[in-house]
Formats: sequence, C-alpha cells, structure tokens
Amino acid sequence: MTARDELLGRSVAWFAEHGVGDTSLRTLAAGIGTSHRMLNYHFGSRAGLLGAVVEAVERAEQDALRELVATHEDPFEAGALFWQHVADRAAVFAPLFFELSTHAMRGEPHAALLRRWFAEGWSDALADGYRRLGVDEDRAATLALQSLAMARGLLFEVAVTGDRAAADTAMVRWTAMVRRELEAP
Amino acid sequence: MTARDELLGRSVAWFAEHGVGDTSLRTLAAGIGTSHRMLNYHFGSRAGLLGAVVEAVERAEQDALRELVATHEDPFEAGALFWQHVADRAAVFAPLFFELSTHAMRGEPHAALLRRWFAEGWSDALADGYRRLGVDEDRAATLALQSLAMARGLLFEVAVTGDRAAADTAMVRWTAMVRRELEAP
DNA sequence: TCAATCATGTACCAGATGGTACATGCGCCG
DNA sequence: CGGCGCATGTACCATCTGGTACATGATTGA
Repeated sequence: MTARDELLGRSVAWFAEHGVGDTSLRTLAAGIGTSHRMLNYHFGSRAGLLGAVVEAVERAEQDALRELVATHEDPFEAGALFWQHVADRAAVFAPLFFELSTHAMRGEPHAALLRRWFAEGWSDALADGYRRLGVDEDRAATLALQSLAMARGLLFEVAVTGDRAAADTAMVRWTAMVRRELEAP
Repeated sequence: MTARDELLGRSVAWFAEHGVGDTSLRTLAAGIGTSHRMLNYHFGSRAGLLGAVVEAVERAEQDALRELVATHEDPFEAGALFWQHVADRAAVFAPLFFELSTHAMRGEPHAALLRRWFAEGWSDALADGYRRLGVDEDRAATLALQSLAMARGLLFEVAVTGDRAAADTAMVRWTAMVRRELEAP
C-alpha cells in the first residue's frame, strides 16, 4: 500500500463521517494525521482529491456487488446479502453517498463519473437478473428501477432514523411481493 | 411579504440550484441581488439563515401534502398527486432535500429539526392512511415505510438520471402492487 | 415637520482557505 | 560512499470567509 493509498483511505473515512462540503484541506489533514501540503502533493488539488475519493468509493461498492453476484446462484439471495452489506455500513456510507449524489444532480464537479456510478451499472445489472428469471423486457426494467429505489429509500431511512430492524422487514416483504408478482400471470 | 421573506425565498431557490455547502454568504448575496450585510442583518448569522431555510422548505412541503390529503378522499389518489407535485420539482427540490438530509444523518447543524422533518410526520401520516383502509397495525407500518422509501428512491432516480417517465410508471405499478397486496388475504 | 425605527451601503477585521516556493529529510541504486 | 529522486515539513501568498462598526437613507407615525 502506497502512501497515497493510505491517505486516500483515511480521507474517505473522514469524509464519510464529517462530510465533504464543510471540510477544508487543513481540517482533513489534521483529522487524518498529515499536513495539507501532503494532500496537495499527492492529489494535486482539492478537486483531485475529491475525484480520487469518488473513484475509490465507487470501485469498492461495485467490487463488493460483483463478488456477491459471482458467488451466489439465486439473485434474491445475492440481493439480500448486498442489502445487508450496505445497511451494515449505512451510518458511514449513506451520508457520503447522498452528499456526492447531490453533486451529480447539480452538475459539477465529477458529475459525469458520479452519474455513471449512480445511474448505469446498478439498474442494468438488476434488470439482467430479472430477465434471467424469465421476466419480459418492460417488466424487468421497471422491477429493477423499483428494487433500486426501494433499497436506496430504505438506506436513507436507516441513516436518518437508525431503525435498522424496520428497514430489514420492509426489505424482506418487498422481496416477497416481487416473488409473488413474478409467480402471478 | 416582508423583505426578510423575499430574501428567504430567493435564498432557498439559490441553495436548491447551487448547493448549501459550497455557497458563501457573499456568493449567495451576489446571486440573489443583495449584500452579505443584509443576510446577516435579517438572519443574524449564516447558521440563522440555514435554520430559516430548513424551516421554510419543510413547511412548504408539509402544507402541500396537508392540502392534498384534505381535498382528496382516496388516499391513493392523494398519494399520486403528491408524487406528481414532488417529481415536478425534482430538479430543484431533490438536491436540496438530499443535501440537507446528510446533515441530519451526521448530526449538526439543525439535526433535530431535520430529523423531525424526515422521520416523523411522513411515515406516520402514511401509516394512518393504510390503517384507515383496514390494514392491521404491523402491516400498515411496513407499507408506510415501503411507500416512503419507494417515493424517495424514485425521486433520487429522477433527479440523477432525469428519466421522469420511467419513474412515473414505476410509481403507478407500485401502487398497483400495494392494492393487490391489500386485496389478498 | 420632525423624530424614530427600520433598512441598506461602505469599510473594515481577524482568521481560514487553497495553493506554492523552498528547504530538508529519507531510502534506494550505482 | 555518493548522489538522486521521492516524500515531507515550514513558511508564505493572495484571496475569501463570517461577522461587525458606523454612517446614511427610507418610511412612518405623532
């Protein structure tokens, strides 16, 4: 692990806990035990650091999902495990996720990268899963969108209220609703 | 309309479009055609302004919902209209909503007010609606949570991808799923 | 008309900000 | 050993930040 990677990892953790918008390079540097000179040295500028952070967070989540999908046959089971994975990290992951998403909604900075992260990939992968279960194209796209929305909405709820149990049962019952929907004509 | 209200309204619009975190009092003042002196005069401080903004946004949304609920008998119809109301304003409302929500997730500032806004009220009102349809307590709570999560997740999707049509059909089909769920034993 | 209250503009403050020039360490390879 | 390149620390810069003191304009009520 290079010194840069070390700084990057600690920066992600700090941003997740304390927010991106309100954190200056100096505050961050003091918080993770380095100097603001180092951050500019390794990442060129504040914008460079943010870009690296976005990339790192995106790759970590996508890697986790890919591994779950690869190691589990049943897509519902993989989905349940991924929900668990995300919800476990809700307190630290959700604030960063939703904060960065607002940048994507408004444009700069890093809007293109963030849009790709939030929009593509996820719903495509989910729709693929439904299609493999024999659902027709139109239905699969909507189900993927709904599942994604449900997961993000429940993640939001967990992060704000801290009520993990309620969100878990909501997710379980949502899966049951989808299963019933698929079995129906 | 007092001068203060005028400034507050324009501030909300500016924050929605350009973000809270990256906007200084001076930038905001220049953007809405006043001086940063005026903002400090009317709101005391930056924190005071943000508090007023949060309060104003919350009240506006809750008023809209209350009016829809009061003027429509069928809760599904009121829900559909409220979704339309929110989705119409997604581009300007969602970024502000999700940005402020990260403040609530992390604590200060205005965490208490924001928590109340995001957590209570909404799901309670929804659960009441389901209970009035004869759903049992446990089921109603979960359905309220799911409906809220679905709406917020789809709002997120609309704000990021701009695909309103897909979100609309997803919402319509979700309502249908709930209706079927309620008719089932 | 005149005072008084509210609103607004100008100018300033101390501190923080992102960024950089420069000097110094440290470890690796010849 | 010597030198060289990466890493790190110090000090500084121009600019911007939130906030305030003070003077002035506008409005209104007696």
